[in-house]
Order: sequence, then structure tokens, then C-alpha cells
Amino acid sequence: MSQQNQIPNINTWIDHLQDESRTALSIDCVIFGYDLDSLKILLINCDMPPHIGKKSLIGDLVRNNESLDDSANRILKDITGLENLHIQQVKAFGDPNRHPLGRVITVAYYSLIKIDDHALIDAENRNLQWIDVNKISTLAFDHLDILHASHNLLKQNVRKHPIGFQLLPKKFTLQELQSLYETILGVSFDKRNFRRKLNAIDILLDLNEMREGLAHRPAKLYSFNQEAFSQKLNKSSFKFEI
Amino acid sequence: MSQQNQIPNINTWIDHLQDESRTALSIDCVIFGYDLDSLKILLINCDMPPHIGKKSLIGDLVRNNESLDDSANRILKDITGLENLHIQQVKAFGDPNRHPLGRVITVAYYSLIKIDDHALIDAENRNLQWIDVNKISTLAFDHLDILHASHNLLKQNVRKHPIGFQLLPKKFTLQELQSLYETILGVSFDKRNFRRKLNAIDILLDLNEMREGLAHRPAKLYSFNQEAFSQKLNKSSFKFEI
DNA sequence: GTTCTTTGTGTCGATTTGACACTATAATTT
DNA sequence: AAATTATAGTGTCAAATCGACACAAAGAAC
Repeated sequence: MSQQNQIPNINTWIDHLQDESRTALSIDCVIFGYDLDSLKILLINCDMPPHIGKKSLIGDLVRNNESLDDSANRILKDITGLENLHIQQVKAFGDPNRHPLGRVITVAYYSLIKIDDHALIDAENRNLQWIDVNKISTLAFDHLDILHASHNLLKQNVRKHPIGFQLLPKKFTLQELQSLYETILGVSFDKRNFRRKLNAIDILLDLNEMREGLAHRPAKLYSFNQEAFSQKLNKSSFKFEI
Repeated sequence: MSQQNQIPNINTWIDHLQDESRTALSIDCVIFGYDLDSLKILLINCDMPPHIGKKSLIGDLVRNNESLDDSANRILKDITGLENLHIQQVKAFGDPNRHPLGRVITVAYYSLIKIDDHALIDAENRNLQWIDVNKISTLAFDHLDILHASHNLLKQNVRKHPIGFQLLPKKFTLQELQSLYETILGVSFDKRNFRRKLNAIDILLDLNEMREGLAHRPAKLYSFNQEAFSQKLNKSSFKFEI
């Protein structure tokens, strides 16, 4: 019985896949960087009415035959010069009125990078720049919603996975690490308790070097011990959580 | 300068929004229900080659002018008769080869319902039925991936939000509640420690009733105290976490 | 050598966690 | 009616974790 019912259904799909019921699809990327006690993201000038003059996230239309992940990296390369970033999908945004030119669904991604490690190429000449997350109060389209959703997901993930280290130089002090977590999470930690926790997790490598040249006692430098972390991951008792 | 660069960019968009670079977009819903110690989801027969004979999630194409959330609820109503569910977006799936008829992006949603509270209407005569999550090893398309991502998100959310109660009858025993968490999370809890935790959270209403008629000591019945929970939410010290 | 600034460190009490065993209650069986 | 069976309900202890808290050490600047 159902076999016969199914044929019109397929034809309906084939029709729809070729007609106007298709939808424009874009990707928008929130690229987080960290610098001197502030969390920043990459923004460009929006070139689309009625949002001209506002800033927007790094985004463009998805092409046929590229996966969403591939598309995000292609768009990032095209607009910023950044290549092969480790990206994280956030979610899809699909309000019918979110885009002035018509129905455009967008899929949001975020990534974390060390600002100093990546040269930017403003290939489209759109005033590509780093802006402090806390100084952003308006953005084009629904990009402020996208930013908030991405930042919230980042907050969750940064506490459970050792991704914060991606935002610091390879060698960093414990104060710098604490500052990073405080900035991203918007909370403050007790210095001794923070160090106690990091010491317990035991995935930092003491480099026996100092951050020197400052007018006070020099701080010890550490690096993230990826190897130790990977080994600990196998043990079910191990949990990374800040 | 950039003002002039921008005009071709807009025209490119306008072109693309109307040509073949648009993409088919669908929604797929994972509807979780819980019944007698097993977590189940709603599945229907897949009616599309080459996946005919397999089961699939509840899904269809998104229409113009409906938001993603609205679309999910419209599709659920059309295929299952379920209306106005509280739905949660999971993420978008966009592998170019995920669908046999061509490029179709899908956005996954999940929802939780009490099986007994909702009559199903198999409107498309597609053998709509509840299937035990642990007995599902193949599904059409990439629906197994979607199921796993949805189940993982459910695991996270069920521990942090009081949504598990949606899967139990209004009156339930502590053993039933424990069993629910054990089934969804795939872990087991110590009975006394579990009760101690629920007692500390203090959001259950002791109904002074018993689950009677069984050949052993009867268990006390509780219900979720939504009002107490809402009030506690205001206090920053309160945290729901199983 | 005095001052300034930031680093680095330990303890105590409170809270939370995991592990663990026996009695209470009702239905059923004999 | 007594014994059996099955599940409900309960408390303690030791270990681990958590939050709060203050001062000496190190180097640069003056």
C-alpha cells in the first residue's frame, strides 16, 4: 500500500529540489582572537543595504558541492586569508526576515586563533579588523544574535576542552592563562585556587623560563603539554574542566 | 573607495539568490519518548531510493516564509500529528553527498515527549512508530549521524535542565526518575546518592501518595514542582545538575 | 637601598562525593 | 497465619574538592 503512495512523494521532492522552494544558504564565521586582556572578533564592513555602515561577520553564500565545513574555510580564506582553521559549527539561523534581499539561511561557525600567528589579508578591501567583543553593540543583519550564540558556545567549550591555549602564545604565564579564562567567561577566579586547579589537571609543561624585563618579580613560563593531555584522555577518571 | 567596490558584490548576491546556487533545505526531527526503561524515537519508512526499506527521521523540505522552528513544528504536525512541541535545534548537516536526489542541507531538531500523552496520526501512512534508540543500527541518509548528535545534545541538556520530567508521568517514583536518567545517559547511579542529590535540589513535590498494587513495598509518588524551580532559578547560587 | 609591582605559595573549615548494608512494607505463597 | 519474595527507603564515614584568605620573594626603577 505505502509503496504506491510513495511515488508522488518522490516526484514532489524532485520538483521542489529544482524550483523556487530552494533557499539561499550562507555561512557566517565568528573568529575569536585574544589580545592583551580583551577578546576580539574579526569584522568587516557590511556592503549591503540597508545595513551599509554597520559591521558584519565574515560570511558569504555557500557554493554547490562544498560541505558546510569546507565552505566556511573557503569563505574565511577568501575574505581574510586565514586557511585551514579548526572550526566549530554553532547552529543555523533561519528567520525568514533576517536578510534584506530575501530568504537566506545562514549557518554559524566559530574559530579561535592567536592574533599574532595569522597575517590577515583584507582581500575584498572591506576594512577587515579585530574588534573587542565587549565593544560591539550593533551588527548588520542578525549578526549580534549569532555572536551571542557563538560566544555562549565558546564559553561552554572553553571550560571543557583545552582550547584556550590556542589564544595564548606558546609560552605563557599562569596569570596570563587565568586572565584569558576570566575574560572569555566574564568571571573572576581566586589566584591560588586557579593555580591549584591547573596543578591538579597537570597538563602544563614547566619550561623553567621566566617572563623577564618587567618591573617586578618575573613569572614562570609554561606551555600546554599536548602529549600528556592526550594520554590522560584515555583514562576515564580524567576530566578537563576549568 | 570601498563604496564602489561594493556594488558588484551586491549584484552578485542578487544573482545568486535567484539562480541555481540556491540549495534545498530540509528539517529532520528526532522525537524522543521514554517508556518502560527504554528511550525511543519516532521513525517512519523512508520512501526514497536508494534508501527504501530503511527507517528515517521525521523530516521534509522547508517552505518559503517559515522560520526553521516553525517549519519543524509544521512538519511534525503533518507527519505525526504532534503539535506545538518544545523543540531544540541541534545543528545543520550539509555534506554534499548526504542526499541521493542532490544537494539538500538539513537542520536537525529534537524534542522530548511523554509517549502516552500524545496520540500519533500517521497521516502519510508511513508506518510511524516508536523504536528503541539502542536497537537502531541503520537509518536512511545520514540520519544515524543526526540521531547520535541529537542524543549527545540531549545527554548534555538533560543533566542541566529539568527536562527529563517531560518523559515521565506527572506522578512518578524516585526509582522511575533514576531509571530515566540512567537510560538516557547510559550510566548507573547509586540509589542513595541519587536520592540525596534530588533531595538537595529540592524541586520535587511529595504527593503523599503511593504507587500501589505491586508485590512489594509501595513507593512514594512525587511530581516536578515547576513553581519552586522557577523561584530557585532567580537565586544565583542555585544550580540544577544531575 | 628604598620603593614599587606582581609572583608564588599553604591552610582551614565547609561542602560534596563515592562507597556501602540493612530494615520496612506490601503482595504472594504455603 | 506464617513464611517468602521483591522493592522502597534510609545514614555514615572517609576522601576529595571548594572557597576564602595574607604574606614573603623577586626584580626593576628610582
